[in-house]
Formats: sequence, structure tokens, C-alpha cells
Amino acid sequence: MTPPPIPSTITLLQTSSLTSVVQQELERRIVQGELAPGDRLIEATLAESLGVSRGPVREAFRMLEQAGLVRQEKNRGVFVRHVPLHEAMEIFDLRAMMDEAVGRQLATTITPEQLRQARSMVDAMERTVRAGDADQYHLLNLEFHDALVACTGNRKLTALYRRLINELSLFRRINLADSKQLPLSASEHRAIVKAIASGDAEAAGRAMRQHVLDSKERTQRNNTAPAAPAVRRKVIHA
Amino acid sequence: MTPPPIPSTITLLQTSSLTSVVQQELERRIVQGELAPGDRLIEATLAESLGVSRGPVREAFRMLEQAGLVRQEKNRGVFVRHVPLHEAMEIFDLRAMMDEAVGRQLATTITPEQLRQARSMVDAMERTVRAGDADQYHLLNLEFHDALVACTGNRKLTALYRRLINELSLFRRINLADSKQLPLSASEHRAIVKAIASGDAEAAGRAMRQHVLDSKERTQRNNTAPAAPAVRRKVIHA
DNA sequence: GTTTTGCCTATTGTTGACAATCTACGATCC
DNA sequence: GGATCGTAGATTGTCAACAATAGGCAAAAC
Repeated sequence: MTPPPIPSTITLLQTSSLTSVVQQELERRIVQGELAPGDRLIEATLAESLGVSRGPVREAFRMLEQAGLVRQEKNRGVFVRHVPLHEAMEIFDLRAMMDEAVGRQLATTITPEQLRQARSMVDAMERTVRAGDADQYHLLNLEFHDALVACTGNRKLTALYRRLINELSLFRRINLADSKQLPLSASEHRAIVKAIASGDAEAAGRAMRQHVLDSKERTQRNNTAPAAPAVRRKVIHA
Repeated sequence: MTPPPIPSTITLLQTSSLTSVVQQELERRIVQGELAPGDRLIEATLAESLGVSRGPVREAFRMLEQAGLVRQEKNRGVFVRHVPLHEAMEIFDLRAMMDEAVGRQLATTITPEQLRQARSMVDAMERTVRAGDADQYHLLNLEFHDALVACTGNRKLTALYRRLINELSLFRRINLADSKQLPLSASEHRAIVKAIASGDAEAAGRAMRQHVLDSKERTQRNNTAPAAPAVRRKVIHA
């Protein structure tokens, strides 16, 4: 909780070009759901609404494309990307892999201060569970996992992890509302911290891995046809 | 070995914009070492030599920046990125993590045909070892690992893996020339395939993980000051 | 009535021009 | 002689205009 380094006006002007500002703003809108998967982004419109010309907007598009947030069809435009179920599953597998490695490492390298923070985050999550605030829980959940990854000190890993989380946000709103699962998830978090604190690398790795795979499983179940209906709905966007 | 889908002129024009062509060409030059870390890329010069205007070049820069191949300093230009030792080590850790997961999965999902191909690649590598052709070995090595990752069918994983390999190529030419290590590396590959073929997921995972970590270790050793010299060299680029 | 054809509009792809900024070099001052 | 300042050239940041393409709509053909 170090005070955020005040970005002096100087460094701000030195680092931020219009392109980067546009990129950040669009990324925010996409990740927060203001722009939904399938939405079309029109250069001229965005440029005008942001008060810049089309150049920076186009450059930002190219960045977002590499980050997997938008897809570009030549001469047709850019669209907020649709992350299909199978890709979300792939991402969960990647997360499982990463989080297992995170757990393993942290079991031996975590500092008392980091441990203290992790515990307080778990406390906060348990409070939101009791309050039944699923949205807030979701936010804290993201923060918790992000914090653990960041604790490893592996910048590359952290960056990749965040990118995956961003992409995952494009998958039709996970199962946020499933408040019945919240206590389960929360207790898993408690177990994770415990395993890390115990210093048992394998146990910590297993705990994290299983936690993510459980989450994958829940998502899978909630997003497959509940039961083959006799009458099939008309398929849209085949 | 399906025949490469002939990119009809139509689809070619439909998919490739000047930007994407420039991006691919620059990526090729960087990964193959034609452009070395630290090299400055000048928009106007590149644009003219490629026969396009600065716009597409700038957009390509933004893509390469996201891919971690170049770094951009505002108002100063873009430079081929320098991957410092500590970051290379981080990348090796990520690879260890990924390859372990790959080994685990392939132990149970690899097809006979894939196995056959893997074996033939190992054969080819052993031949280059006997021939003492380190460069060729390096290429085959990259191919081998890439093929294994691709065998998992996880597109996201494959894409991320390739990106990391690309970045790693920016680390001062690994230890290609170290031909004494080649037989060791080759026999590890043989062991990896054997473990995968045996169907023992844990063993296959361990073999792959350890192989990468060994490689990390070798790189680490070859790139740290051999012995603390009494007289310190002047520090450049602190 | 249906299909085809040809415009027309909206939007993207590309370019060249202008403004802002950095770097290097030489002149000036102490 | 060394340091500082200012100017010139090169390069990037941004913009606006032009060209090319896609998609829709209406008229014509059958």
C-alpha cells in the first residue's frame, strides 16, 4: 500500500501519447463491459468523441488487437472480440498452470508482510460473502489472485496473467451471480493462504491449481446447454 | 503433412494490409537477428525502403511493442528491445511451467502419429549433434519444442509460447556455440519422448520441466561474470 | 414476384503535410 | 579552456485529405 507515485505533469507528458491514452481508455471500456463483445468500433466516431484524429485511434486498435481484446477484419472494421467457451477453457487451463507455479513459489518466498495482506484480503472476501455481495466478491477475487501473482516478482508472468484475465472478461459474464458458490470459493482461498503459509510448496501448488480448475468446471457447467431441448432454438451468429 | 493451403490471391488481398505485411517483415528481421537489440528503427527510412508511407509502419510498431519485440520512447523513437538476463530467466521459468504442463498432458493425449513425428525430430537432432552443426541443432530444437506445444491443441498456450520464444531470441544469442552441451540436450529430448510415450504424466512433466530448467541454468552460468575481477569495468548504460 | 444490376453512402486504407520535440554542433560568455 | 546557450537538422506526433472497399437500396430485367 505504498502511496501511488504521483505522476508529475512532466513525466505524464513524456510518457503518454494520444495513442496510449486512447488505448487505455478503450481497454477500460472493454474490460469493464461498457463495450460488449461483438460491438463494432468505428474509427471516425471514436476519434471525434475522444477529441483526436483517426491516426491514434487506429494505432490503439492495433495494440488492442495484439492484446486479444478486439478483432480486425480488413475493410470491415474492428469488433470487440467474442471469447468462445472453448477458448475460455483454454485460458482456465493456462491459469491453472500459472497459479500452480505461483503457489509453489510463494510457499517458500512469501514475506510476512505479503502474507498479512493476503490474509486481510481473504477476510474481506468472507465479509462480502456474508453480505451476499457477489459483485464486490468478484472484484476482490480478481485482486486477490492478481496480488498473489505479483508477489512472485516475475514481471513477465504478472503481465501475461493480467492479459489472460482481461481476455477472460470478454467471456459472457462468467457466473458472477452464482452466489451459492461463493462460500465454497472463499473457503478455498482460505485454504490456499494456509498452504502457502505452511511452506509446503506442493500443497500450495495443488491448492491453487485445484481452485482454478474448480472454477473452470463451474464455468463449464454453467455455460453448456442444461439439457438437450426437444425443440432447438434458432441459431444466431452461427 | 497436409499440403499448405494455397493462399489464393483473393484471400491474400482480403487479409493482408500493408500494416500486417510490415509487421511480419519487421518481426522476421528482429527474430532472425538482422535487426539487433538496441537498433533504432526510423519510421521514414523503413517506410521508404518498404515502399509504404509512415502510417502502416507506425501501426506495425505498435503491434511489435505489444509483442515485446520493440520498445518505444516518446519523441525519441523505437528500438529493438534489449532482454536483460533477469528477464530471460523469468522467461525460462515461464517456459518450465508451460512445458511441464505440456508434458503432463501429452503423456495421455498424444497420438501415435504425433509420437512418430516427435521421434523423427529427435533422430534428426541426434544426427546434427554427430555432425557438430550447432546452428542446425538450435533450429531443430526450437521446432521440436514448438511441435510438442502445438500437439496439446491449446491455441492460446501455443501463441503465448511462441511469443516467449520470440522474445528470448532477443537475449544476447543464448549459448548457441556451446557445442559441448549438445549431446546432453539431445539425450534429454530422447528421455522426454520416452516419458511421454510411457503415458506417465508426472514423469513426462518432470522431464520437460527439468530440461528447461537445465537450459536456464546453462544460460545463467554462461552469462554471469565468470569471476569477480579485481578491477571493475566501467559501467555503461547503468 | 424474384433476381440481378448498378449506384450511393458509410467506413476503412493509405498518404502527404504540418507542428512539436529531440539531438548535435557551434558560438558566446565567463 | 570549459560551460552555457542558441540555432539547425532530423525525427516523431498529429492531423486532414484522398482512394478504395463493403453493404444497402432501388430500379430494371426476367
